[in-house]
Amino acid sequence: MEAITIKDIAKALNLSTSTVSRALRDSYEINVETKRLVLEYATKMDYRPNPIAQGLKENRSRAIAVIVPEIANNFFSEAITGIEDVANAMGYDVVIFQSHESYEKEVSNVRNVVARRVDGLLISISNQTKDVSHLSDLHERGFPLVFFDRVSDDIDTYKVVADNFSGAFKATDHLLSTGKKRIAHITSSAGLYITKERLSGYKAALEKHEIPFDANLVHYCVNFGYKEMEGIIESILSVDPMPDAIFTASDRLALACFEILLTRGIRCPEDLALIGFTNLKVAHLLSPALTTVTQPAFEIGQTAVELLIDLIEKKKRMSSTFMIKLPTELVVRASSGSKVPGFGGS
Amino acid sequence: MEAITIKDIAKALNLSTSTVSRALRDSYEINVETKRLVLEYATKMDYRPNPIAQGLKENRSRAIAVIVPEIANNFFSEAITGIEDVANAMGYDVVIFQSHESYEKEVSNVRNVVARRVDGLLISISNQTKDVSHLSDLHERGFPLVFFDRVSDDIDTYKVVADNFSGAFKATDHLLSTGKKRIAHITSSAGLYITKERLSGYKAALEKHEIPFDANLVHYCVNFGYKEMEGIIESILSVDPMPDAIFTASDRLALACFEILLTRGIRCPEDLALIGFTNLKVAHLLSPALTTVTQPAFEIGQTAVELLIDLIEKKKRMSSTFMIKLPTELVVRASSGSKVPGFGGS
DNA sequence: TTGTAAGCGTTATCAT
DNA sequence: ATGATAACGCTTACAA
Repeated sequence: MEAITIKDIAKALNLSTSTVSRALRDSYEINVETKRLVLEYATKMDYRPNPIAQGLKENRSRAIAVIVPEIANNFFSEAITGIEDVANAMGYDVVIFQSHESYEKEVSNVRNVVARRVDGLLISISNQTKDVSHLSDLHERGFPLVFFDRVSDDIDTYKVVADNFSGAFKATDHLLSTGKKRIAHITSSAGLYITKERLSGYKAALEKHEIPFDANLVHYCVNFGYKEMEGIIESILSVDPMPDAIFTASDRLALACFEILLTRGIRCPEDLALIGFTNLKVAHLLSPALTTVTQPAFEIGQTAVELLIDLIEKKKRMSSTFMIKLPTELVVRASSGSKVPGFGGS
Repeated sequence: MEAITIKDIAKALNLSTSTVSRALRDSYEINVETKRLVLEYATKMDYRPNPIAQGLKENRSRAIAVIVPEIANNFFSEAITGIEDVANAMGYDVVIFQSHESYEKEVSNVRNVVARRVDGLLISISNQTKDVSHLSDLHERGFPLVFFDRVSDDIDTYKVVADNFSGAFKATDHLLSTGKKRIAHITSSAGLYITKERLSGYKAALEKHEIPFDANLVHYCVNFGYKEMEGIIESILSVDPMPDAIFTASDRLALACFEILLTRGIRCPEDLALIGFTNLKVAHLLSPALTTVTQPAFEIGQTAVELLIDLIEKKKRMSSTFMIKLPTELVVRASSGSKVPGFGGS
């Protein structure tokens, strides 16, 4: 409970607090012997500077905040691991908030972040968030801000995302290379940046294989609802000629799609190929047909926090968008036993 | 960037900082009109007290720390969501650390927690941790400490866990009730408290069904390695008579087991029943055979943090263990094997 | 009812 | 090379 302070050291060594502080901070102009003494005693007593006091003094907290929609989501939890990894190594703690896909919660989280005087904010915005004025306020006041994954078009700063274009290209190209001809594409809301990127990748692959684009094969799933997906599957299965493969644009879409296909007795890959754009670790257990394109969640987190800390420490201000796209990876399963996924209870 | 301080309010209203502080804190003896004025102005300017300064003054930080082995793990991320849920509602922020199952990292995290002057610690210890002196030190100094899930026997405080006994009982009982006779049990390290509890539940169910306990059917998986699990499966399949069901004690074990069985062309549930003790959300997609027992991760988090905040705010000190066991739930999937096809191996 | 001042732990700016 | 002191924002005796 009672942590040792610089004062205690000063008293014990008959020095002034400033001398001790200097010794600890390895300041210029200090007697080497005094320094040794202080350092020795500090180590012995396991002295740790109080970051609260330091923060008050320096007007910083040595903590950064992360706001994500949901922590219980493989992509975000991996990204956070990447964030924590780099941040801790650089002496920053990470404070995590969840918006639970609620705009109100996100705004309240941002307020909290400001009140906490964290040194910077990494955010992946909720899918309900249209108005980003709670963030542009911060940004305009010079508060270090970096987006990752779910980025906003309306604020000019660093944005770290997966390369959705090439990911979609790889996925589609893979299906076409294995002989598929008519590939349905189930994706998220038409307006989203990532949706557009993925559609472009899909189209580019079709072009490469000289297959004409058919708009009827593209399905936008807006609410991620089971009913909605059922309707989509229905129309995919009833169109003539029937598609011989499906490229889904996310974990949730891939899972919902897979589940509905299963209940209709459709087995991948004999009847229909299915490819997910996913971070789901157990995808290969669901079906060997579930070839996936994984997003580099961990690296996205690492990169984002590196940029953020750079902004913080160099007191830089971004006045234009700088988008970093990290490569995705096509994972084609072999029949050999792969490694045990990193899921698990306790 | 420039947050408004109590000083700014005082200056603007021609008051002293203490008066403003009193108005804000709804202190005794303050002119109701002055208070109104201050509150009004504070609201208008969106004043937020600086928790760093408050913390320095009150020697607290209004933050609690959580140390878990891994955040990218469904159980822990759900527990953290529960923790955050309650903590935020009570005005606390949550600072998260991962031990990555490393004893050294855990110790370093604990140091950091102390340095941060968080008000309390929730911890689920790493599976490498044998010596808990880094925690008993804290506890003895009166630092609020609550264990959840991975608890230590050596420290007397609140411990919040799933009811592993009844969970294991339900799982085993379910298998036996569906006609299985020889149930292998794959579980974690023999020394762990949860392992013992689960084994007891397993035995109790056998007893209920008047089936003798066979120690040869119990397999301890220590490293969670693929190789290790392969050996275990090997020995399960080669014993005579062969078991007709497997009860695995965690997500990771269930998945590893499932994967290896698949590569050997063993389809559940025709050839062998498999039951997981799991929080994996997609278990039902893996196989209808994967009946599961879910742990109330979210509630465990909520309960743990409630107890911790109680310790903090009442300045209570625990001097004996108080174990809270939250109920698990048996999730039996719809009629197995009928509509949903099995998975063709490889 | 309000103001003054001290103090929380640390660092920076002066002196010495 | 070292010490005294002020300051960060806030709370709280104590004074007025």
